[in-house]
Amino acid sequence: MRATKTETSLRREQILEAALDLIGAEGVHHLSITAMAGRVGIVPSAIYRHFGGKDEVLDAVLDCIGKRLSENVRKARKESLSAPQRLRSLLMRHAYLLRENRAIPNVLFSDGLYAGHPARKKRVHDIVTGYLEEIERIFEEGVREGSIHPDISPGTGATLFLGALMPAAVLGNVVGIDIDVVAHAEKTWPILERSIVVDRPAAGSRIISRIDNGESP
Amino acid sequence: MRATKTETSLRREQILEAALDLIGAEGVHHLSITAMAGRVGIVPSAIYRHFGGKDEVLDAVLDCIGKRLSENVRKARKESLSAPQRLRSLLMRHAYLLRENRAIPNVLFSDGLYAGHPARKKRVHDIVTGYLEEIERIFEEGVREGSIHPDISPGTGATLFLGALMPAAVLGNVVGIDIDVVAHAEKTWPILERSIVVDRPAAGSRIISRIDNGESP
DNA sequence: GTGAAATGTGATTCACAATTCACTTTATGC
DNA sequence: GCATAAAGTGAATTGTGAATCACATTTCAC
Repeated sequence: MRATKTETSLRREQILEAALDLIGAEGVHHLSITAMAGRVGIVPSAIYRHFGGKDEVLDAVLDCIGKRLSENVRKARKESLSAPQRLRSLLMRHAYLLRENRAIPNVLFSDGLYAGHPARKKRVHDIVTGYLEEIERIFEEGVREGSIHPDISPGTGATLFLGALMPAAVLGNVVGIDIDVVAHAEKTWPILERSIVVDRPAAGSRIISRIDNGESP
Repeated sequence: MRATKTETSLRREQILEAALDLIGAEGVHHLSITAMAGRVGIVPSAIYRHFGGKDEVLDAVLDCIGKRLSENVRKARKESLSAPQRLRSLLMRHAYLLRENRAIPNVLFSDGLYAGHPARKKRVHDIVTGYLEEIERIFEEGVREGSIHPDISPGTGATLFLGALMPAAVLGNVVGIDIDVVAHAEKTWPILERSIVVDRPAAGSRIISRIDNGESP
């Protein structure tokens, strides 16, 4: 049965979505023109009516993911909360985003996408560093407003933040261990908060000093 | 020039190492019989004198990585330190291991290896869960001996621990952001420790109660 | 209605990687 | 030294997925 003719702008959406689904389910490695076409309900060669080739599809996938991530940060930054609360907000947004878009970790942390593809590798690099910088900015603001421990450098903080979500996202998706990212984020936040947030404006120094020796009788 | 005849037990080692190097540099996706052979200095078809095929090589790679990881845990567990100190020891060992074996994250967190390969996927799953369970055990011991916050479930703790290393390992390797895993681990530990270790036997409850509202002024 | 443009289709080509195989060379025990 | 088994080689085979192309169908403006 012949597929009904559909204009490119719509087909592109369908193909993109198919690609995201397939990547989410099977990883970048298993994404093939044939599989995308099958999911959309057209024949493989028809893909070339809407994309120049597989590379162009992958670029679109990357674009899409980059946009969703930065959109997420944008929303979190708009909220006029304290820095730690904005971090919490971003953590939860991130968790929901990852739950809905299982392709994201597969795309960003998989080699299949950019192996031997410097340009695309750079784009992934830019997306991730851009995201990290936004988190760093929140940390800096937190330190300035006195709500975040000054002994945490923004870079370390951002990496720490990423580490709070990554295991759940990566394990759940890539390795196939079933973890609810949102539930995990909710459990993790209080602990992360404990290591980031200044206890009381005055009491911070006591905590810092404890770390120097790490002993207690 | 013909390669010098070398007995299988040694060649297998060479091929395995070549595979690990290639995976570390380019990812699982780019590992080919031809590339391995080239690196060892033999012709592709010669690989089949020593391995049944590519799958057998990948299984060996997985075996090797699994062994190195569990060896690492074994060493850390042998040390008669407090639970937090054993965690620290494991974190640092882990960091060194990852620095020397850039293939590890690429293998464990990449789809190329086990996509459509249930048996191998299960092995990766077993390696990761086995590792997590060991970490959980250290957390349990810590809670029992009173050195680790009892409000951290072993599962959350283990995931938290993994999250302390993952960003550095994955970003450094997969995404191509240069992070020294060891330096990162050293910077991260004090912060992780702060959220895990009981401050003083008596003061813990104060910290816990603060988390309930999250306000200070 | 009609024709041009857009979209869909199936056959085909191409490149590349895994694997097999008949044959050659090397090492080693005797 | 020599027979033999182990290891190496290059050519040929096979499989797979991306990409192309000539042709068919649909849509839509006129």
